[in-house]
Amino acid sequence: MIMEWEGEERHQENQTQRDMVNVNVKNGGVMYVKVMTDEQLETLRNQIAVYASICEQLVEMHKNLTAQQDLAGGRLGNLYCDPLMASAGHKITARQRWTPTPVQLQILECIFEQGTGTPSKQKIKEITSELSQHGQISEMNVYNWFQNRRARSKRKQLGSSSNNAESEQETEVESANEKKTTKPENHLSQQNPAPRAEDLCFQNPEMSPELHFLS
Amino acid sequence: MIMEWEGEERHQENQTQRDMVNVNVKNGGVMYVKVMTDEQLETLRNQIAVYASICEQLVEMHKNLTAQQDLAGGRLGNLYCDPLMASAGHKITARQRWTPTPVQLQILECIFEQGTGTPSKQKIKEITSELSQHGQISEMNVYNWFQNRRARSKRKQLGSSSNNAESEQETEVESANEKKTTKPENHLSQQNPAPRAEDLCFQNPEMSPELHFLS
DNA sequence: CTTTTATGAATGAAGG
DNA sequence: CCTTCATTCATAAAAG
Repeated sequence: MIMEWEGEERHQENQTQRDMVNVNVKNGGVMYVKVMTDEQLETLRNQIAVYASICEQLVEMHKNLTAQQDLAGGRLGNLYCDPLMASAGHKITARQRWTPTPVQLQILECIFEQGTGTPSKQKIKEITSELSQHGQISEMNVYNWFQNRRARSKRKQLGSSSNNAESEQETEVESANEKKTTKPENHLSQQNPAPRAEDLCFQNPEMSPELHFLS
Repeated sequence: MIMEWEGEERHQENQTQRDMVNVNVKNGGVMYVKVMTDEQLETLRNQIAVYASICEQLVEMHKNLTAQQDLAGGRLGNLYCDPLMASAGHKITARQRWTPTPVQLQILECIFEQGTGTPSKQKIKEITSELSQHGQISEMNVYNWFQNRRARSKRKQLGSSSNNAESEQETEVESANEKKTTKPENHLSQQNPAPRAEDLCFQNPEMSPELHFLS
């Protein structure tokens, strides 16, 4: 079935408290769900990783099959790399801000998590080199990314004070209180239409039993 | 999206039993799902985004392969958090945003008027403390509010004086034509049938049938 | 219910 | 590193 979770939210509370949550499924059903443990999350993550990996392999297959595909859709990140624009006279200023492609982001995130706190100049170069295979990027971009990532991950826990229940408005009641900074950013805007399996930093590339349904 | 958790699959059955619950779905199936913390969900979402992106590319390629149609078929989905958002409806951990209560807003507006351009960290704390008397709020909310307020008031001035309406207009238009998703279901009725070249950040949430082979 | 607008939040980049 | 700013995304609220 198509993963369809819907219904009342279940913000994170005490572990003891989040036992069961009933959720309304889109078609009217009701299901009881629970909060994931880290291990489970990890498993799921791996599953997804494998899933992604499979997709990539499929992409490769397609690529081979369609050896002649142009795909040269010349999409440069979020840039309007429309040559006509330049000739149009003005507004040559395309969007100048770099936007990491999902793959790049994944790699960066991966490197970031691996603890190596300070990327160092040399490291930056390497990373940039690697990432440039998946889209335009410069060392400065990488540098900034790490800079921001670090700074923001630190400032994430700005507690939300929800003292009195006087909220006259629909302050939507205790939002999940987490200002987690992990970004789901995903402007799919890559120029490379064919990511490779190696591009993803998933730690465990092997097929896990849970994924049999994918085969 | 097409995450299919169904049937016997029991991830880590030995996990503390309480973490998993079986669920009856409307069609009689049983499914094991979990609710995650926001942080975990974010991480997961991020991962899925990558996967989704790849799928998108795959679909795109497939399209190019099977039909040399030009722009005829709309764009493939955006993603920004749609993989999970779309599937999860919008509740489980939907990103909610703070909405200032009238009182809070009034106070903020007042402070803003009083010129002190730079709220400063300490100031933020104070303000937050004060405002929390009138509803849930976090320092980040206050911080953002001032940031946005300043930026927008500034922008407004620039926009009105210089009749250089170009850039502003363009961005607005660009983001105005997309259909924010609800469900990957069939809501084919209102989608703008005319995909536009400017849709660089394609936002069409629905996955085309080409992906069915994945499920 | 659908479309538009207002605005909270995310984030790349620049300054110090 | 930290703070600030500009832009952009997404969503709550308002309009139709």
